[in-house]
Amino acid sequence: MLWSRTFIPTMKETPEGAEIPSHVLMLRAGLITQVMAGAYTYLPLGLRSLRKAEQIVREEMDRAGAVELLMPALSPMSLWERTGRARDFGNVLIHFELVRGNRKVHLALGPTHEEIITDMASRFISSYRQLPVTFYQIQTKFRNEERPRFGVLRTSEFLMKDAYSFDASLEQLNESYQKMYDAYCRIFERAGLDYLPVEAESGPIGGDASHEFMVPAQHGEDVLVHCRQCGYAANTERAARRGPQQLPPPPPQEELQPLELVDTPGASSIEQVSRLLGCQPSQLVKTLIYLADGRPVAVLIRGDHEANENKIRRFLGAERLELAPPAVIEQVTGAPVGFAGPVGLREPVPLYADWDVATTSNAVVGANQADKHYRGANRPRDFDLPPEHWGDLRVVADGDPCPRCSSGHLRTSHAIEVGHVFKLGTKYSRALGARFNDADEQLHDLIMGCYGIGINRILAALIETSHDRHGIIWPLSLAPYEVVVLPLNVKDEAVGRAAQQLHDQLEQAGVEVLLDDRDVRAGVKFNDADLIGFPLRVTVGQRGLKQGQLEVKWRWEGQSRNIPLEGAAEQVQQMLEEARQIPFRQLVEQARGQAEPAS
RNA sequence: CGGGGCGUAGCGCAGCCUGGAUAGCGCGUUAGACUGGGGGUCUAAAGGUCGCCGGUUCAAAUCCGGCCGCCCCGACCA
Repeated sequence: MLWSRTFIPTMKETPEGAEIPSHVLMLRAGLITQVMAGAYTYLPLGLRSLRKAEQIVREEMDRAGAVELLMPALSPMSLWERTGRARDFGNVLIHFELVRGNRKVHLALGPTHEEIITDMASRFISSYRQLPVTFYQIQTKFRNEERPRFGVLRTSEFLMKDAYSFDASLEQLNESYQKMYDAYCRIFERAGLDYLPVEAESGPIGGDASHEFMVPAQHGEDVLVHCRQCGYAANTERAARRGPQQLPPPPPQEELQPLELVDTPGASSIEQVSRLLGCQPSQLVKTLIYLADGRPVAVLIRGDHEANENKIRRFLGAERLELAPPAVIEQVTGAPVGFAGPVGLREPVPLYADWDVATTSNAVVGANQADKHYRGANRPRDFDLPPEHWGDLRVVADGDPCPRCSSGHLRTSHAIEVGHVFKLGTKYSRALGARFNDADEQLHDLIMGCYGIGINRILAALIETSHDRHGIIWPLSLAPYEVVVLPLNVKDEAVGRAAQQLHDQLEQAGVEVLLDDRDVRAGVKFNDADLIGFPLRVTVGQRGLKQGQLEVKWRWEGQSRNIPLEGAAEQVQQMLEEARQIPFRQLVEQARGQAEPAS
């Protein structure tokens, strides 16, 4: 391909509004352009990379035995109502009514396709002999993000690979799940990502029913914890921590102060109260009133910690958990929101506490009266709860003890979620009547798993973790073109001819090659080549030609080297072939070990 | 949806506080010349509803009100 014949609008300056590297570089390199918040056009170069990511995913899905199909983005709203997800998705689901003749149809744009695939399965799968089967598609998803951001990392329209397994038994599901898990590892490896599979929030099935594939990156939206000691890794939404030796945890050995009612006018947040009373947030114990399946409960969390509603929901064995509305809080506590406490609740509600509440003595708690708190609250003197009401109810924090090993500690880091595998169970098959007959002619709900990969995020995550001050550093597997041929001066006939010839030979040999045939200064070409980040650059110049030489340089290496003009196409192909055999991260590591990139 | 920021030529910005004449600068673009190994030089030119609507004023890019859009933080995110 000739540079002049495709469309590569690179930019010298950072566009206003772009902040994170992937967004800045994708815009500057002419990969994408914004249409509106959360919607981007993929320009020719960006599309090539997107297609390559897509193809890697497709090949590995096929290899894992999944079968490809394509479902529509449009779906009838009734399907979403049957599974209750019209409500669960709420505003995120994009739906609308269309007029067709004298009637109206209510349609939704698919944010995911469990309903559609399960509906299909219900009509075609009826026997255990048809199982197991895994379907997948690569298709555009729509979600009305409240706040699209970070370039292509969070958009309201995005390309997703979604796969769905149907199995006859949990054992079969585990096998299907493992196949997908392994395929994901191969995909992200091939994409050159430095990824980490982590345990993720898994809903009703529990256990190891869900993993997210994360790429640690400074600008990632997710936070994961990782134990270097034993390798335990989990999303903070999910991560557990090691518990105390005994329950209830013994109170600290401190002199107990009397319970004292203090005025805290207008101070209802942890920050306000701790500032007003001049104490640390860890001195405070906050009391959260939840509705667990509609039943009010009080949950105690230390002031400097954050409640984890998933843990609380699981601990209580509840299906649904939500913060109680103000009316309920006022009824339970007898005070406005912000002054709830374990001492003197107006209505007796079950009291639960996170383990770390035990580490605080003489705590500051809400007094269940407007504008008042207690100081010096202690258990069991002022409030108490049975041993079985203590649990791991908060979000883990950096430095917490690892739940898996006895000596490790959890370290947090931000990460980009590029994939998610999930054992669904029978939630959708049951709601949509997707059943099969087993060998004994018994009807069962199909057992499902679902598996998603954000294709656009593969590109963004790669760029976030693979760039320098000059631009993107693509692996061969994702680069829009593997090779850029860069004639320094196209007006020089010998240079132009040699470059064109090399380009033609490589193209004919099936190499993805771009010839920068623009009549611009060498500096412009070098800078654009670095910005876009083509893995291999072949420079054709007068000086080299006189000695029968071309200059080649890997984007991730600092040094270039010369190769003979004679047989250059073959040598370039050989270089590519050798580089393809080595994992991208390893190539980058090797280069880093050799020299600082001067570029 | 709460908090903050921004909106002036294709892109990046100045001007606004303290209202005033033809709205500037850099890059890019067009034409020509020189140049030719890391965004080069010179000459000439094109390109603007100053986000939109309304108000104040003799006069609004500038002051006031409303709205829209974009970005960031938070809430939300099967």
